[in-house]
Amino acid sequence: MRIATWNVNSIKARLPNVVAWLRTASPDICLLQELKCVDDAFPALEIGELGYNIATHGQKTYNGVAILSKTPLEDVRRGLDGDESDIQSRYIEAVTGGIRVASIYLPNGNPVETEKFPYKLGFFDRLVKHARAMLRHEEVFVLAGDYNVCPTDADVYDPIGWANDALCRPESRALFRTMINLGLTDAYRALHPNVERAWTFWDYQAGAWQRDRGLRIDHLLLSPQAADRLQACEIDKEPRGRDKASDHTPIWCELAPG
DNA sequence: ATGCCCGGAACGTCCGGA
Repeated sequence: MRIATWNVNSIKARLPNVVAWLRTASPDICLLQELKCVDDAFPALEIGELGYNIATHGQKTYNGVAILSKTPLEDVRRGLDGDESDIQSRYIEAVTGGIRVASIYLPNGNPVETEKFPYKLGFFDRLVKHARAMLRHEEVFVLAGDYNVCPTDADVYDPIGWANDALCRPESRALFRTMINLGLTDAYRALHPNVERAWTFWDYQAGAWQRDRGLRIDHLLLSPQAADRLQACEIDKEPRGRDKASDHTPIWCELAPG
């Protein structure tokens, strides 16, 4: 069972690249972020033709998340509890193939001196509470997506320059560590503890891709029951080098059959 | 020190991204 996550930075602008990657990589489950479209505008025919069932939680222009799966989707839930005023589409969850999966687009949080940073921390806090509740069921689950957090200095090309950025601030890292301390496994780091320069994002600006100036901000967090089955986790850099690339590239994990 | 590059909305130029 291969589970991928990819921030596509507009599903409409990225459709040819996404279809090409799904054809070759063929993940069983693919979690998408930053659709930038309403649910009715999602290219369900094109993605459905590849054999995927689809659940989306979109909105106009910004945000938007989706779950694609080769097995049927059940118990689909949209949004996180705990803030009725939050209308941004950043969370969708479903059960498929015996696994509960979530596609998450955590807020960026910059600039840190604005209300954007407390919004990020508040959203993350709601995610922590949700994860804590999920863990009580002792299920196989995967909380994956664009966390907009570099968990440690090893996950940033320039830790000093980024020290005060919302992606690297101690408050952001503390909440990521809380997820780990709850018992969740960072799939990539668990299997590659010492790999350096393992990025999932390269900015469009200043030749970041060509100079390999990246960040590791897209993560697959596994419940203990999922981590028991973890066999592999890799970043696929190929889509980032294509024409009309997203600034993020896919990361996937392989779980042994249940 | 600031912007660089993108996508969306919209048609000039700004917002959001990370």
